[in-house]
Formats: sequence, structure tokens, C-alpha cells
Amino acid sequence: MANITDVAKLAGVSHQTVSRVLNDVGTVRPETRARVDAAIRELNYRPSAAARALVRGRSRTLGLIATGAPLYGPSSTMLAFNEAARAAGYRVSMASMASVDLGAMVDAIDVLLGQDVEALVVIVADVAAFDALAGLRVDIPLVAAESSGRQGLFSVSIDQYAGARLAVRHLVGLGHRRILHVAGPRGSVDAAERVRGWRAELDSAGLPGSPPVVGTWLARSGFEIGELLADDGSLGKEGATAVFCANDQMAIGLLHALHLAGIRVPEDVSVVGFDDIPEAAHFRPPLTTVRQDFHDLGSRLMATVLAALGGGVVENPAQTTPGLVERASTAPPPGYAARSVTEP
Amino acid sequence: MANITDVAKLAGVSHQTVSRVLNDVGTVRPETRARVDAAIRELNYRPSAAARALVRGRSRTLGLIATGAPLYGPSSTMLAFNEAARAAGYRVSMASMASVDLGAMVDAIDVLLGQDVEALVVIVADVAAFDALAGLRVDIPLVAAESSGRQGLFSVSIDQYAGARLAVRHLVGLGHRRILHVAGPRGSVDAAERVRGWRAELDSAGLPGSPPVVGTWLARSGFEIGELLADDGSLGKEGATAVFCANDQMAIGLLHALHLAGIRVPEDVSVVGFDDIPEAAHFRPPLTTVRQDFHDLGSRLMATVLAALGGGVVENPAQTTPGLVERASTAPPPGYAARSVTEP
DNA sequence: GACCAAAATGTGAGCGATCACATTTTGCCG
DNA sequence: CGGCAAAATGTGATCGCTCACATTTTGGTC
Repeated sequence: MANITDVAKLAGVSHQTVSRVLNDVGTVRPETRARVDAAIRELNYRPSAAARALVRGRSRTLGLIATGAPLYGPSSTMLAFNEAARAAGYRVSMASMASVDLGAMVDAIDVLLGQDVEALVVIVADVAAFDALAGLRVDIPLVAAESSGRQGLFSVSIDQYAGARLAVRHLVGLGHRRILHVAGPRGSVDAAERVRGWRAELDSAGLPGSPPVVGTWLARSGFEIGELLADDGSLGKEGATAVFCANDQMAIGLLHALHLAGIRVPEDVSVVGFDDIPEAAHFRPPLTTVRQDFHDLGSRLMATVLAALGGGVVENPAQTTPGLVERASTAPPPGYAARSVTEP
Repeated sequence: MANITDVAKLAGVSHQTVSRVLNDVGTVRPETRARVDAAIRELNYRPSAAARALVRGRSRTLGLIATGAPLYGPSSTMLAFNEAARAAGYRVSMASMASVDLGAMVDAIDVLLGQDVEALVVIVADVAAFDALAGLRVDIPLVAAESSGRQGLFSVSIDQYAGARLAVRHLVGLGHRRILHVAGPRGSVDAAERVRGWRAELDSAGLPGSPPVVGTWLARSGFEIGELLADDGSLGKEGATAVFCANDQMAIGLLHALHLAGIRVPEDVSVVGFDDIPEAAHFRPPLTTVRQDFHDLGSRLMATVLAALGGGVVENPAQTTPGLVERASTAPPPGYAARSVTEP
């Protein structure tokens, strides 16, 4: 590989002049610059990022921590963030892991930290991630896509709590009075926020709650929970008339189980999801859900990284509110329309 | 940030001894090692990756190029590859982009190349990626997840062609004689392979082909194509009795459209997907599809990178064959069972 | 206890860039 | 055409580490 001296020699200038051309600083006569450019092209020269990072003391690299299965939300956020980072002149070094246990997390963060990353970005907020980070002495900014408002952490989020309230309020507005929740896994900050929002909305409507059923985010788990609920009579007559699922994947699993159990959606039971994955509009029935703008989240993550790096004040938390998308999976509970007419 | 000299000073040894401890080479007395370790911990010292890369001449970093929407297959492969890379002691620098135009691709590759990556890994094989790479003088190994057998490129793949034949053979075996194909977008190497497999299987069964309908991989596009096909009479009586979709997402869109058009699946039309995303088992009806092991693909990508880097001979192409997963979306064509009984 | 190989540790150069500063050229003016 | 500031270019140190090699300790033997 050619280095800056080779280029300088070929162009008949000093290495410093080459550096000036590379970084576009100082004054270089046009014809000199042309000679240097030609030499660069001829040698297929690229400045060494390592040497630059060493002397500049900054790597222009960000560490991205992603956990769990390849779900739509995290993946979208990751891609959007990556693009935003590149646009801002930063590289992104990724550390993903299937499991979210503390050991794997510590390892992954260690690798990133050993890489001179200037900031760490956590995409899937899991308490294990924060535990791991708390155990390490990290002296670079930490930016997370989460909404619980932790200490010493820049966070950017879509308001999961508000989104959950929106979903439940929609069901309440339709007349549902017993609304179950299929939650995301323990440890997930977002899942916890959605549970909190569901509870809060039930409370404010004076409706009874019951413990959320915990799932894994995956369709299979929604299916199994659906079988269970249909089987033990929690749903349908005498049971709940609506289910708020913490994500769309679990909702499709639930829909499947309800169909097999002969429970009609939305006639017997209404179902609401969360995320609005691209497939949600094509579920049977099309799923009412809470839309999150993951692309925007990714961009805002990067903006926050820049602000944190710049040492500027970052308005925290920077949150946006998701919106409800009404589709065919929700309707008034059985017999409700009649009742609302007879007693206005 | 502390450097190696600070550690040496605190431990009362030379910087070289610290280096020996860090890299676990040479001989260091246990008590000396302990003093050094203590100093490292006290100063929260981490060796500078930049300095190491500079002096060693290798960055231990791989460049990952991912394009397009956050689909299940690419995301899974990416995560699996990332984990495998970290396990092998490599870091992964990611460059993703929403669009696959040549300009964006060239930019992205340029950024990675400027980062001393030791190899380039292309996850979503798109011709634009290869065009961009061809235009650049890249002198590091190039590993792609694709199966077309290009020159000067290490490739690892799941045999898309074989998978497509499997899907179509299944339909043919059920008795279908007119089988449409909803293909992935132009430019996608995998999509092209699936088209090729579909054609080949039709040919070998002596069945008539028709041009594939081109989609975008997304559910919405499957839905629109489904509306079109249902509307123009391509499906159902007098039309085709089966559709092979190039991925599961388009299949769910298609199922939705067929349902709205009053076409029953599998009674009137059979549908086969590709990928076996976790939701496919919970479509209505559950989708017959071709399962790909993306986790394995990711691991094999990394194995190939290591082989390429080691200069060793890499058996090329390293392919695995996907498997068919039969579910309720496929059945014999209308009236077929009767016919097969009357004329055995 | 002198000797000596093996073990342990130290010294200085150099990776490839940037930075701070020194030096040479250039162009303009009187 | 000499003088002189501005423009253009060059020189050497430095970032933090590893490498090659030099030097000092150590422990066992006669």
C-alpha cells in the first residue's frame, strides 16, 4: 500500500503538501494540487485511517450496540442511524448479539471501547445493556434509543408510554372494558413502558387491569399466548373483548390462534398491535396498530450523538409521539352498538 | 486517556513489558505481570486500536455493505455475521444504504476502504454493488452472500436456484400446471436466481411459463400484484392455480389481495413463499415456504472471510440447499383430486 | 563463588499521518 | 530592480504502540 511519502515523491513535493491537498487546508497552487491529485490516483492511494486517528486523537467512529432478534424496529433504526452517521462523516462499528446476557454485553462493549469509539449508541434498550455499561468505566457519551429517562445517558425516543395509552384509549373509546395486554419480554425498557402506558390508560378510564401476559416479541409467542387465552376463557364471552399486543409480530400470532379457536376478530375480540411493520396492513384482518417512525428515530439518534460530542446542551429527553393507525382488527365489543343506542 | 507509558511508569516497568503483558507474548514474571495488570486497571487503560493498527499494518476490521429495506433475511444474516466476526476477533464497520444506486454505493465503499478494512462483505447482493466495486480498484478480498458465481469474488450462499425449484416442484407435484411467479426487484441477484429456478422447473416439467411479475420484496407490492392478478383473470378459473412468491412478505400481501377478491387459498389458488420468516407460520393460511438458514449463512460468510484472508484456498461456491416447509397455503388445484382418481 | 545459558526486562526505531513552525517563492510596489 | 509581505512549500516532532535487538537478572552447575 502506498503512503503519503510515496505520493509526495511521485508528485515531487513534500509530504506536508500532500497532506494539505488531502485535507484541503492551507494554500496550494492549483498546478501543484493537480500533480498531487494525479499521483494519488496513480498510486490508488488512500490515507490510513489508523494513522489519522492516532495523530488527531479522534477516530470518527461510533460504537453501535444492538441486541436480540432481527426485528423490524431495531433493524430500521439501525439502518437509518448508520446512514445518518455516514452522512455526518462518522463510521459505525457494530456489535450485535443474539442473547442479552450481561457477559456477552460486557464483551461486546469492551470490544467497541477498545476501538477508540467516540460515543456508544444503544439501539435495543435492555436493562442488561445498562447494567453492563454501569459496570464499566465508560467516559464517552452514551446515547440510547429509550424513553425511561435514566441518569447520565442521552436518550432519544419515541414515546412508548404515550403510544400505549393511544392504543388503549382507542379500545376504550370503542367501548371495550376488559382489555388484556400481551407484553414484550422482561428486561426490555420499551416493553415496560408499554405496560406502564396500558395500565395508566386503564386506570384513568376506571377499568380493571390484570397482569400482562409476557411474550418474546415473536409471532410464535403471540400464537401460544393466544391459544392459552382462548382456551382458559380469558377471551370472548365473560372474558376480555380486546387485546393490546406490545408488537405486531405477536399480534399476528395471536390472530392466528384466535382464528383457530373460532374467535372472530374484530367481531368477538379486538386486537391492537404496536410498530406498524410493513406487513401489518396485510394481516387478516388488517391490524390496527401504533405507528413508530424508526427512520426519524435513527436520524435523531445521530443528531443527539453530535450534540453530545460537541459538548453542547442536549435537550433531554427528545421524544416524539407515535400515531395510531386504525384498521379492521378493532371494532366495538359484541353488543356494544345496541347498548349505546338504548342508553345514550 | 492513559497510554502505555503511563501504565509502565505506574507499574515501575518499561513500556515494552506492558506491551508483553497486553499481548501475552514473551516472558514476564508473574509478580511483574500482576503489577502491570493492577496499573492497567487503576488507570482504566485500553490500548489504542489506532496505534496498534498503524504499527501492525492490519486493522482487524471488516467492512460490511448492506443495502435496501430492513428485511428479515439480510438483517438476520448481518447479525449472525457480526457475531461470528467478533468471535473471530474482528470488528465490523457497517455501511448501509436505503437506495442501491451506484453513487451511494461507491461512496459507502469508499468510506469503508478508507478505513483500512481487511475485507469487504456484501450482504445484499445487488448488481449495483458489484458495478460499484468493479469501478473501484479494490485490492482486498471481497466476500458476498450470493449464488451467481461471479469472477474474482468469494461467495457463500444458500442455493436460491435450488430453493426455487423445490418450491415449484412441490406445486407441480400437487398437480398445478399454471404457476405464476412474483419476483423480487430487478438488480437483485437472489431474485434473478429464484426466477431462473422457477423457469427451469417449469421447463423440466414441460409446463408453460409466463413473464414473472416484478415486485419490491414488500408486502404492499405483493398486495398490489395480487389485486392486479385477481382482477385481470390471471388467477382462478381459466388462469393459474398457483403462485410462487419470491419472499414471504410479498406472499402475505398477495394473500390479502386474494382474500379481498374472494379467491380462496389453498382451495382455488395455492401460494408458496420464500425465506420462512418467523411470521410465515402464522399467516392465514399458514404459508408453505422455502426455509433459509440465515444464521448459518452469516457464520459461513465469516468463515470464508477468514479463509480468504488466510490466503488459503476457498472452496467456491460454498452453498447449502434450503428446505421446503409445507403448510396450509398449498393444496392440489381445484378438481385435481377427482381427476387423478378417475384417470390414474 | 565464578560461570553461563536462560529468563526477564529495557532501549530505540518506525508505522503514516498531522501539527507547529521554519523557510523559500512569488508578486507587487515604489 | 530592490524590498517586503503574502503565498507556497518544507522540516522535524509527535501520536501510542509493536518490533528487533540490547542488556540485565536469575538460577543452576562445577
